[in-house]
Amino acid sequence: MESNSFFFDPSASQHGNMFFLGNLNPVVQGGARSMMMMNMEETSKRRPFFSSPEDLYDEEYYDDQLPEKKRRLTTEQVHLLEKSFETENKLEPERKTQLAKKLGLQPRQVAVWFQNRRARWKTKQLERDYDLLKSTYDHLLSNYDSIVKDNDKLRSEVTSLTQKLQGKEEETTAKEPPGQVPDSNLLDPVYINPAAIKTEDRLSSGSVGSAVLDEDAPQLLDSCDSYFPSIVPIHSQQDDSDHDRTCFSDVFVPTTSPSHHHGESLGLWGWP
DNA sequence: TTGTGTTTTATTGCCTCC
DNA sequence: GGAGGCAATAAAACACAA
Repeated sequence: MESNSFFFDPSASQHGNMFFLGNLNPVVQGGARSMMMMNMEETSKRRPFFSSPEDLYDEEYYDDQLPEKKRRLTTEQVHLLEKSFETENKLEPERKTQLAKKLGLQPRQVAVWFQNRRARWKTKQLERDYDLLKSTYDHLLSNYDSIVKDNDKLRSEVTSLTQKLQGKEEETTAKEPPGQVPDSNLLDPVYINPAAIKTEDRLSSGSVGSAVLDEDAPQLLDSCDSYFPSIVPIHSQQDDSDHDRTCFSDVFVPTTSPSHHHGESLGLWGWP
């Protein structure tokens, strides 16, 4: 930064005629009380914000000065603070002092800036996490809807095929003696042995049809196998081994904690 | 110009860690 | 018990529409 002098500019604010007496820095407050009656013109002439970093550490300096208005940091100051925050979002005492000197601020101001910056980062992170969860949820919901439709379609197919089958059975029992499977049926590609349906169905591995024919069968969601191959899987950190699986329990797991921000491991809120 | 909403700077109080 | 962090909050600074 080229200069460490920040001059008070009363024209910069519509509240320019008011002294700020609320959140004064402790170090400034003595001056605030003594100079309350001074008008704005006198104020603006007399008082640079901080004339140099050295002045910041000179307490007597403030005793003779005017009350300070709360003011924003310059873009250069903010830029440097942002860069420093990117490197590390926590502030060790040494770095705080160095930054304060470099920026012409009080160490307390630097600490406060970092504190507020962390709070802003956390808010943004929560927003990002919310967006991610919502899009995942929407995706799951649309997949669920299409599966329900497929399910209905298959269910009606099964019903109609079962009816056909029954018709055929009745037809053959009228011709053949009871208990015998006609040889012609063994060669008929349409023929399905009714006794075999459930067994085969239980052996099937995850097709939608299994749930249709046998509603007592274990639900695939419980076993965490993928119903939704088109969804980008979101894995919990504890289980990286099953790369191509998705399930509801995996969806609601925090995934976006930037590695360089050591401070916050933002677990997501519990899902109702 | 003024009212209003948002952002930024700063304080306070509580909590945790050493 | 002091230092430092965080949440909640206050209030100045700012942006912007009417």
